Amino acid sequence: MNTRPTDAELEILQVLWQNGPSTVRHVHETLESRDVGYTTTLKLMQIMFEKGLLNRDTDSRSHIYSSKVNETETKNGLLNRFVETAFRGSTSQLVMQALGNHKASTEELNQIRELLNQIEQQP
Amino acid sequence: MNTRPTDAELEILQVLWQNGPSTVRHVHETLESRDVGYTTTLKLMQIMFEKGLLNRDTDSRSHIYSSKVNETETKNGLLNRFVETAFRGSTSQLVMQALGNHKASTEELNQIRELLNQIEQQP
DNA sequence: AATAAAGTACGAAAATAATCGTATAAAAAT
DNA sequence: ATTTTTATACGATTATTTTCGTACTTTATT
Repeated sequence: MNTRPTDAELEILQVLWQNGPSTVRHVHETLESRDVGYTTTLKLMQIMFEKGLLNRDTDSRSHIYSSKVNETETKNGLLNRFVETAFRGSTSQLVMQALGNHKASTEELNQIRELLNQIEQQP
Repeated sequence: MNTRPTDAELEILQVLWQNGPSTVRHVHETLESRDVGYTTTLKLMQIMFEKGLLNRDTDSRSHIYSSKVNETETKNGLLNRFVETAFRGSTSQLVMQALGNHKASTEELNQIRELLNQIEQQP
């Protein structure tokens, strides 16, 4: 039931999370990254609907799909799984490595500092 | 060539990174998580050897396998890919969410602060 | 010496994910 | 009214990953 979305599914979810309810056509055209046929995206979204990952409104001819799963929760699930498999469960290890690689802007760094303070102040 | 390890492969790599060169038997028994037959682990490691993910020493009857890929580099690759697909490329977004969920110890938080400072001081 | 245990090799099946082609229907354009 | 465009439906195919069974060999044990 709580199966994680696959890579292709996640790409579609991202579009829906960002743009809100959309047609297949719109999602397909927003997925510039992958070079697949329209029916592939269609089929994928139909499967996602069957799985309960998406809602579907069939009132008009072009069906309108929307995400049925919460963005933050879903990302949390992915994150936990990733930390588990790639960093043997160590979140701080992940954070350190993430920060070590990429450079974030000063503003972003401050945001993170802010968050660290908040976390520390919790009982 | 630079294909990312699959989930099952990553589990095996983790064991090898942590314990160093090992026999299939040892890796297999360390993988408490998954409940698969011995020959499955064997086959997987043979494939990984063919792919160039592992080294193999066949001097003794029980072959000794070791990781051929660098731990940090590999995790970096996985991390980048993950940030890309799950957080649309925003490392800070990932870090925020990771910190928000899990609670790290005060010491870990300080480590992270330290790192933030270091990053900021770089040109 | 005979049997059991522990190992590798490897083809092939099972499971999962992703892709597409074709049929069909509705709407729009000519 | 015809033709073209734009949709969905959905079976089937391909690709990838994971799993295992069987054959064979070497080493231990009895």
